[in-house]
Amino acid sequence: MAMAVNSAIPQPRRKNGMPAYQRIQYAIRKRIEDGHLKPGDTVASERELARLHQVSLMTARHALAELEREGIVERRRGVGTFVAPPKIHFNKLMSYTEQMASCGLAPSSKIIFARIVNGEPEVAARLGLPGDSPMVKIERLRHTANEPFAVESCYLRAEEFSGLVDAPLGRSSLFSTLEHDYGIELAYADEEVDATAADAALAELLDVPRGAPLLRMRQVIYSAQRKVVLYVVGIYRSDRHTLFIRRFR
Amino acid sequence: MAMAVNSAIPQPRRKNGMPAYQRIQYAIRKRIEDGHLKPGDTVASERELARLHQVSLMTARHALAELEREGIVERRRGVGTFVAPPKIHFNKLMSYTEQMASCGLAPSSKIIFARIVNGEPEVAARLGLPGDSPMVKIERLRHTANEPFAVESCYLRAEEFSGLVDAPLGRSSLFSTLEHDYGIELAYADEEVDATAADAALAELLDVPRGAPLLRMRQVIYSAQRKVVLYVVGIYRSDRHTLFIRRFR
DNA sequence: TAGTGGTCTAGACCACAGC
DNA sequence: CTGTGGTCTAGACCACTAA
Repeated sequence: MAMAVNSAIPQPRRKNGMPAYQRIQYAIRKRIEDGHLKPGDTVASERELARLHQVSLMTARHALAELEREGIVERRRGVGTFVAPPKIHFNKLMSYTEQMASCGLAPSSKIIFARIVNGEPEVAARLGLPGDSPMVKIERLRHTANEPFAVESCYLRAEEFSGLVDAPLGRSSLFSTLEHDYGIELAYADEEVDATAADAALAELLDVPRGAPLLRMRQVIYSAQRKVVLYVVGIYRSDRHTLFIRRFR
Repeated sequence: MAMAVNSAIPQPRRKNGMPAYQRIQYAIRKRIEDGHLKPGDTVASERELARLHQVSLMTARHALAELEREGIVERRRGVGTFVAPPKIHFNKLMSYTEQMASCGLAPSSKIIFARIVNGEPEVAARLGLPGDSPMVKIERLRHTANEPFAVESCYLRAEEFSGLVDAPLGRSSLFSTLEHDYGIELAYADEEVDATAADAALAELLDVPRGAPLLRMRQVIYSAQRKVVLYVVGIYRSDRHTLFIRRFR
């Protein structure tokens, strides 16, 4: 008869409510962030991690396998596990502020509109709202080195986000305001990209000739709960901005 | 001495050289492709799969976990595993032929140039070649419903791919030729997107006014061995083509 | 309460890389 | 040869969901 409840094994032994494999991942991430582990350095092997953290091999494996999927480490059979080179963040959903920071530039933008609007049924539809719903609309002009390079219009449900019309978005980013002040976890965005020509208003704002080709991006941004939070239309001067994408087969 | 070869257990029992978890994945994929399982249907539970395929629970889990990462199935704790809805293939590296097929359209294109060229140092650099290297250049006009909507120029190392100048690319796709005839495993692409204005030649080819805004995509396509295989410049009529991207936080 | 997925054990053998 | 990652076992308990 197969049996034996094996009461000798204390079992899970989660020290602080966190699964063991996540604790291991955290420890490795931390060593990388703190600079103790640099790209190319070898990470402790499965067996070593299992011993260090007092877990089974499978658990240590799980931890490393997930880190590999996230691109944090690279594993080579018969050789070992290594810290992956710092990767360019392809296809990452980032705010303007974050994008600038990742390029080592200071973000700079000017709010040119911030009010509750009503009667833009196409935009409301993107947010999954009835056509006449009130929405917060925030329009900002982005620039670098005093040269304008993009106009961004953001729309959100007025019912939930009306406070944003007075938020200091000149200073702090909309993303961080949503995440910190509103407790919203942004998760992913579906984006449509096409090209368009500058009309009179855009030409003026962006300081380009009328008819100049511009890159247009329309983003529907979702929360972790898969609810639409934000709709953004961005118009970019194509001479100052290129979109990078990585595609996989 | 730790020992005990456990000769009672037949062990791996890979039936055809394929790991058990991959066999399970294959079986599930097949049932989905064949229409036996439709989106929303429940997939056999871990325990059931383990029993059916005569493997341990962990192995069945591994199979399902990987399918979930690929977006093939969705798992809900306490409920079960379900076939995921047919997803739009975001950020997938696909040939024109494949893109058309995924939209249910017939691909149609005309070769307007196919020769060995030389002396395009900027393109050569994209392929990681010396500036004066010979390259195969293939230029094609893409259309749908007899309306042109894109011009695509492909460049490859002439040394390796000179045979392509005579390939029947009007009929079969360049991707499938590379993959099947040349045995090259395409893996990913880095893509730059911007907007540009139609010059005289493009206006003529694409049947748009001179100066019309166009979407330009420049792809560097890599093999699984991380070698640059292909450089593609695509110019798209922005009134007939939109680029879709999904970004993650 | 029954069934599901999530975590975990304490090992095993295999394939592969490097010395 | 040793050490690595890759696959696998035969179970276990936990957390969660739905009936």
